[in-house]
Amino acid sequence: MKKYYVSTPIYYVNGSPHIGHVYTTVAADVLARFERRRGKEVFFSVGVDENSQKNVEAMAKAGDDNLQNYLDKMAQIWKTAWDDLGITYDRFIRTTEPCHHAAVERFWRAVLKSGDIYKGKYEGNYCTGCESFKTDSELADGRCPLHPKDELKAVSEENYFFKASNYRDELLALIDKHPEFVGPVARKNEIKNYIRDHFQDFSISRESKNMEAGIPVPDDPSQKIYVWFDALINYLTVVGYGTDESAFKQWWPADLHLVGKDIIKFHCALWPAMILSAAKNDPALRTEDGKAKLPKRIFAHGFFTIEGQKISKSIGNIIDPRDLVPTYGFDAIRYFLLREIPFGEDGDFSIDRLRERYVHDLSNTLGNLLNRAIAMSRKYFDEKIPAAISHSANYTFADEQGAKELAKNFDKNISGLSFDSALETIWNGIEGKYGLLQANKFIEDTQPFKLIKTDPDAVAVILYSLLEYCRIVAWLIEPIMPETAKKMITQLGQDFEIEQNRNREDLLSWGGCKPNTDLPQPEVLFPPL
RNA sequence: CGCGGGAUAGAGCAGUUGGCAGCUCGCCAGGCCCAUAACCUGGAGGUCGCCGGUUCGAGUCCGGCUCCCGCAACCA
Repeated sequence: MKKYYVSTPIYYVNGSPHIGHVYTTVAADVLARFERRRGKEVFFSVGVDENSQKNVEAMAKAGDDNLQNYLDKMAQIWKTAWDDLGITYDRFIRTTEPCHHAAVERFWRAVLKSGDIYKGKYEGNYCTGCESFKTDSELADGRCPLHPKDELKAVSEENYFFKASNYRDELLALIDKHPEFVGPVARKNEIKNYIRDHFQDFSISRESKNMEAGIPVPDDPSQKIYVWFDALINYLTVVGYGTDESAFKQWWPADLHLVGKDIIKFHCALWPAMILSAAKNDPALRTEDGKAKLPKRIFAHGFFTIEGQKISKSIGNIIDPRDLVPTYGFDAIRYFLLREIPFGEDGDFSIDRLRERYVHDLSNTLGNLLNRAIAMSRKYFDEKIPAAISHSANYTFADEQGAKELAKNFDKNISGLSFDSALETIWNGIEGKYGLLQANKFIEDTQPFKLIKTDPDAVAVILYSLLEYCRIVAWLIEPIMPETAKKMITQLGQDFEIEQNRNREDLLSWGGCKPNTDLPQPEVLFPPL
């Protein structure tokens, strides 16, 4: 069985999850559900980054003074949020877990053995905003371009450094050879420029006396490991690095790291460089022919504004998705996030747009189609799925061929992370065919509500094809709107729990609706707001 | 020359490999009655930010310019 390992970033716990975190996590959840449905064995990891000094600051702000208590409380909040929203993660990692510390230590020693860690007295400029040192070439007018208002601190500290510069050429070659390694293309170009012009040795430790959080450097407790160096290793920890050799062998490398566009440098440059280094002295990180096992793909989504303004606590437009669930349902929010904003691009989240999508796409187009198809079947065929005797093309919507084309197109788009295109195709069809809009039009064209008086056999064909089409749509959109799919299948007179055990190819084959099955009284999928 | 994104119909957006400008909403006029005041048809509405170049042909490729936005306090 093929495996699929997808990860989200681990988030800082300096607040509760908001709609931005949900965006990344939902996208990963959709992919996990999609690949499971396709028969792959899936590992989907989420988690929290607990070794950051930012958490210490957040704790102080929250009026707490015991770091462990604070971290425990926050981890619970985050885990509960994903549980409440039905995120189907397989592992929720906290980077304070002992197994992670063990993994980080093992990794550090491998990099050390490769000769890529050296201790250097750093005398230079430290930007508190960035939490990192700045080289002269990175400065603008003697200031950090990201934090021009902050005075740079002249710091003199003994730190360990990672010889990232050793891997510059290898990384550039890797990206050229595997263009899919970084996506979307705009980000790939950005990363190439970054590696070529700015990718230098990283300071990967801080003096412990200044750090409450963090993992100590092996054999040197006076230093603590830089939070990014530790955080990235979580992707290994969750699949058993250092604790479960066979699990690790099965799952690593990751098929996809999903990240926000703000952290691509760490994921697309530092992280693979770290692995290239560690792999030299850790066989678990190599293939049999000695090549480093790097993640297969890293994809950065864009950011969205809320009502045209950036997400900001001081503006007060932070949205906890759970506040929207009672009104719209989580499926509609999932649909909206993925349909509205092309994945990888920036976008805007607005309640008006959400309502518009809810009313038009979900309620009027999808919900209404299912409802009218079922209502007519019940009315004209004794509350059952009609038996289609003939198969006149004039009276058949979609059919075997259409279902196949739709599924093929959908799968291609989801695999390519083009969620918006995948959904657009379901609604608008392929070249004006097989879409939900066309299905509603098909009813107008064939007028089953009139035809029933003269040609009931034709109406049976029409309605059967519509019900069957709805069934197939339900299984296609199921990874994105699981609750809706379940309701649709149930309304079509089938037992969702039983059906979902069938393999996807069967589910998507024409003919899954059995004639003469009782159709229950339909319930409105998306009630008026 | 800090990095990156964007400018396409009234609004919000799509336009992979250059080949007659698309989608949703909104608006106007009709139709229908199976359905969630839902559905369908037709219509109005764009010199694709500006200037130049390559080409038989450019929203799309190249060069330049203008304006907007994000990263610098919280913040994916």
